[in-house]
Amino acid sequence: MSKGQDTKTAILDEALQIASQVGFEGLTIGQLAERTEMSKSGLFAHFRSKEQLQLQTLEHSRRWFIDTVIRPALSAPRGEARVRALFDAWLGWEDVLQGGCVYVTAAVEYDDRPGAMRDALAKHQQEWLESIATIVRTAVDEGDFRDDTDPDQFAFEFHALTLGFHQFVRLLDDDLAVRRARASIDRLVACYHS
Amino acid sequence: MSKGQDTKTAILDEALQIASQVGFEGLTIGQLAERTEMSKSGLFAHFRSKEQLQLQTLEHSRRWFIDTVIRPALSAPRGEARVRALFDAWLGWEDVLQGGCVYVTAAVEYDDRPGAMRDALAKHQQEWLESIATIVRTAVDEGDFRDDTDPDQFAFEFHALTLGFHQFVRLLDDDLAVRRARASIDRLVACYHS
DNA sequence: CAAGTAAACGAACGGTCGTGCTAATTTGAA
DNA sequence: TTCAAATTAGCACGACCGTTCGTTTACTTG
Repeated sequence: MSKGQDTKTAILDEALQIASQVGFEGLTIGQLAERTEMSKSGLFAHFRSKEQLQLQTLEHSRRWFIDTVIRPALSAPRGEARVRALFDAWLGWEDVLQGGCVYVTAAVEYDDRPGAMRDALAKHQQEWLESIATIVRTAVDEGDFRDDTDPDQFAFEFHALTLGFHQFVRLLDDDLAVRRARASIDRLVACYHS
Repeated sequence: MSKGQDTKTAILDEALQIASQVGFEGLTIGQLAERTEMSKSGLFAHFRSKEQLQLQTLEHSRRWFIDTVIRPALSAPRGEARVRALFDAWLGWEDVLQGGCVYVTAAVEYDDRPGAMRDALAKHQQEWLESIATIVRTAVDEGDFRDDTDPDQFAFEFHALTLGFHQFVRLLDDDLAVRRARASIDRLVACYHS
């Protein structure tokens, strides 16, 4: 890897941390330069616009997400176990970033702001729901879930629970959050169980 | 009502709309002044600091929330009906503000930012969960829900569903969102039904 | 009508934002 | 070891931020 790519990766790592705390709009080039001990202009040259910095930071987080959530879950045995593994992996994902899941932050920031960020975000969101639904489908195939299970509906509720957990743990920073989330997923699974 | 209070209310109405779209940090005094056709300084005099503007905007939204969500729900008959009414009222609340529920936006903005806003927000959040739990408790008393229902757990899941709906409808702006949310609350209610 | 208060204004401050330039430095291959 | 290319730094810009100030206009009260 060339030196350029090397520092760029370091920049994006830091940018991801900042974005998770203050959002992608709050993410500032000056501050990022300070944290990476670079000059504003030197850092800026890597991206040539703030929007590019934001987009590439988002893309950077996608790789992280796949590595820490999707892939580990897929190594669990097919069926209900994999669904639960996915949920656990997501709970762990919250700990990777200091400020919690960047997608939650980003989604709120850009839901009313048309542009490339919003488009990218919507795509990621779709893919995430699709991933959940796919894993649920295998659970149906395995006979763990009822045949009339609607995988997309399950994905929606699954996703909603992660959002609820995120907000609960972040704002009320309660240990209860984990127990609440676990109880919820238990009930969700039980409800669709064959 | 004095003229001062009068314009202040008008300012807060506008501020609430802006905050729902770009957040409380994105809410800018200059822009707010422009939208209300006032001078920056004239508007600023009403609040004397940006934090005060934010706090009072938040408080303003609390009144709106009580009027459009809590109160209407409480006029529904006790029991399951009231729980459903609460959910419907919340769905309607999303339409009151151009940018969707301000609390969702605010929660994400301030979960990592200690200060008066975060404190106020956490309090509102607690009260909201408490309101849900209380209504659930009456449903248990009425015999609609099972005796072993955990009202706080129910409140958590209820709240999570509103968050899921919010994100789904805002980012994927899908008509599906309403159907998904309705189906979810149906399943939730069915699950706790006696 | 006069006096006094409340409300709104315009101009300016120091700061930070994103973004151009140009110059210096570092890197890696010939 | 040389040299072009890639990378970083320095400096400046216009725009907007929250905030302060002194002043002017609009109301209320005696």
